[in-house]
Amino acid sequence: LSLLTKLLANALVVEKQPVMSSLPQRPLILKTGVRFTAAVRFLANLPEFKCRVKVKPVFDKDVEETTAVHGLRHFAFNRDNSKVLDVDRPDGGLVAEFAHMSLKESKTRPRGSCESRLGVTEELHVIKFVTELQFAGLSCNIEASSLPVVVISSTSQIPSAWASVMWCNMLSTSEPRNLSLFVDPPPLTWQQLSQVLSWQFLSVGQRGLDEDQLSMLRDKIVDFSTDNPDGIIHWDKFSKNESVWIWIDGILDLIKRHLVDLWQDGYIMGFVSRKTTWDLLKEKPTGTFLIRFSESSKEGAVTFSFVEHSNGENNVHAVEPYTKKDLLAQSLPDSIDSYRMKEDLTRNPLLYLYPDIHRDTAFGRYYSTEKAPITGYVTRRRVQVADYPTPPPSPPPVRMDIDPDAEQVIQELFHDIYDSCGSPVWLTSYQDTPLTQYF
Amino acid sequence: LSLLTKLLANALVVEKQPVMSSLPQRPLILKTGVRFTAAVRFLANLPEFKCRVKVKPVFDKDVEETTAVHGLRHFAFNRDNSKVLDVDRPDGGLVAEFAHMSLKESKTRPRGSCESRLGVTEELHVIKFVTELQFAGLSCNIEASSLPVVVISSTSQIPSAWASVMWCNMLSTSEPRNLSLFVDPPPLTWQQLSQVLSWQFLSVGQRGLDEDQLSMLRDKIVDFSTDNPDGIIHWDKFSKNESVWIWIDGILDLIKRHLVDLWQDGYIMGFVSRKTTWDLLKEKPTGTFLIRFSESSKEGAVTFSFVEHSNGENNVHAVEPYTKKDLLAQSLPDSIDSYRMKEDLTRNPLLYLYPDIHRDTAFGRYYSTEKAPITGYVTRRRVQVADYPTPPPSPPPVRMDIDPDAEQVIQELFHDIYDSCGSPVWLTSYQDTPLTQYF
DNA sequence: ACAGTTTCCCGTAAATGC
DNA sequence: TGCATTTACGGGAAACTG
Repeated sequence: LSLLTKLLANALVVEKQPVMSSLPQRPLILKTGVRFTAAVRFLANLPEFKCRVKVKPVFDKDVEETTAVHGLRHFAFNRDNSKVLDVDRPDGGLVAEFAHMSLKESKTRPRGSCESRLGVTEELHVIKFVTELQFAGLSCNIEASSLPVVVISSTSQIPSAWASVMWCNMLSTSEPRNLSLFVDPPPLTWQQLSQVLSWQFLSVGQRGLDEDQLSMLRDKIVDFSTDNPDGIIHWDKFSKNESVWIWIDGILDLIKRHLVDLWQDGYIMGFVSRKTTWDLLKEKPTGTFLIRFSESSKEGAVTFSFVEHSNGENNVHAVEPYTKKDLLAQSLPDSIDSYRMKEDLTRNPLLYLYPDIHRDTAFGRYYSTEKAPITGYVTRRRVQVADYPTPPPSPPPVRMDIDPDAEQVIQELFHDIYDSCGSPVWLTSYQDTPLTQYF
Repeated sequence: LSLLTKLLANALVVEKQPVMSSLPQRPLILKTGVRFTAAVRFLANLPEFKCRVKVKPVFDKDVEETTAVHGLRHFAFNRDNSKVLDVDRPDGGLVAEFAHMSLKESKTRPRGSCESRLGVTEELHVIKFVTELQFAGLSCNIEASSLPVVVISSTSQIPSAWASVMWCNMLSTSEPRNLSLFVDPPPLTWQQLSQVLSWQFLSVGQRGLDEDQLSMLRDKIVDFSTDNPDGIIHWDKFSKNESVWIWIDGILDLIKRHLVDLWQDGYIMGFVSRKTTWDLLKEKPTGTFLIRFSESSKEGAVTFSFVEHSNGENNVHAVEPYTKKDLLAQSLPDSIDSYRMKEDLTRNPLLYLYPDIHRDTAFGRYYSTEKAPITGYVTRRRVQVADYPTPPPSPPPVRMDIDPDAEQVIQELFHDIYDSCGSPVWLTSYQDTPLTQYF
């Protein structure tokens, strides 16, 4: 589960003054008490420096003076002794590695002394690495700074920390690094936000969001009621309580744990409103169904809706959502395969995945195979699997691909980010968070 | 989950010499890094002592000198500062409370220097509380010792630590406290061991083991092959790898988490051999079943066997065991209620719990009730519940009570133990371990 | 290589602070 | 009192260490 995030800053020695590069922000999430490692590379790799330069990490050096934020929490490194000398590397770099860093809060002052009152996941911190270089009779102080860091104390804070990371990322493409970002957080356009959201799904489930899915999300997120022609989204609406993000994050988690395959296959339409579901299904033959995420469940749940025509009525049924706990007990394909209505326990009412893929064509490969019976035991079956007459011929599965142009754009962005990451300071944390696996 | 275990030692001031009582051992399990509290009470409650006496906890004071064990792990208290003054109590006692104690290993010497090589859960330690009393111009040192303590570093060590605790407990009724007990652990008789085992079930599930259950266990545990007329059990056989204890502990855990009700009701025969199962069921009407613990699964699993007479044959079927994971997904009563054989999915082959209690009479009250349907959702049902013709009249449920005499003996033992526990030093740990809840 | 032991850390629950 | 944040620690797994 180790993640490698490269945070950077150039430490070019020009004359006597070190120059720090200012590059786009890609913050990191660090949890107190959890180990991470950091490394600093010196671009000026003169043999004279080797084993002579001592680098020291400093948390939030000078930040309260240089930002508009005051009353931040204070942190210190648990192992302050981790000042490590420089090391030569096979690739010719001059690198200092800090192997066992971790943070603890140092409650020096009564917090809230200066009431800027950001939520903890809105506080942006930095780790700086400082050294004093002695060279040719001159001495100069060099600093290399990490990208902004969000410090949390419990894994339950990851979703909101991640919201901050995403917001930051989007804004950093247009603005310089700003640790006070969330004092007055700039809004995003739907254009920007939809891009980050799609990334999350690409990252977690190897498939981004298509236009239909994004359009459903847009309707849910963007408030067009007031004069808001550009589809501006405000931070508070996105991230604060009962927020869309928490809902989406729950779904991402559900995909990561239980639905990667189906999501990757494109068999989960997921983001479809009830109304659209009805519109799509009502014209289809009885037994056509689609898979959607529950809009009401805050913890991430998936369900399916199916159509049934009887007595001249069009009924679209929505099944009670499956949560993480449910899917742990039985996978979604098995749940689909064994689904029955109580009126008729012999027949599976789910026949065709919208538009017209036979259930077994889509999910057959995921049905759990009967284990080889253990000697002497009668096998148990939780559910009945009714035989079904041969289905009508159906076209090969249609992948709900995302727009190729959009995919192109995303790929390019990844390259941009990757390209700007090949250097001097990076942190490694043992926490796994989706976005970073691209760096 | 807080457990209150009272460990004791008398600190009677007689002349200048404190006298320590030596009482039966009831060791405690402490995990490194996990908080526990300790309190010492002074029996000599003179007003002059109040707020004057300082008590200091010492881990393993003098133990390596006084025992045959060397090369023990060393531990220290995390918060060494926890020396607390005496406090007056509403009940008139003079008590020192140590509120936030926890242990950390201090790896002073390279372990194994003296190769006594006990397993860590076989090491017995003590915590002593020492003070120097100044009174009437005399000064004397008082020590109060805790009962033996087993120190573990991971919860995965609890089962084997618990084995040590039980073994110790049984032996302490006949022998003086001996921290070197496991250097050459004395064997137990089946008479002694069966008693402790029954306690565990009484403690976890409010019901001990009856004679039939114990007899099955005896056949499993006691090796009568060699000349062993008294049914002697050796420590290594009981506790070492692939041991019976680990198997039993898994079952205790299963009961604690998933089967308390059924166990308490006496509906789980549990410890029945396959052969006995066959003998019991073969004479009974088709559909008679009983619940037993899997003998093969090491992690604790439960299953049921049922009889079927057809074509003049007597078939006794054993169902694939249900593990913790299975029972988390569906409770045992629901699994019984929804059980089907694949040959006939409409009919539940389980009719009468041995000897002749109708399935629903025994388990009906535990079937999960349908939740009130959530608006707009079609309810899901994992399983079919077939109607069944009215069962033949059956006598009221028979509780498989344990022998009243045995119960009497157990009760008395508890009282003995309780009576000897009403005093001066006790430790509170946040870990919950079965036996201790009786103290 | 390996077994016994400890460390690491997520996720949940409880405790704490404000 | 309620909410935001931290702490606690069981449980599973990885890392350690002879």
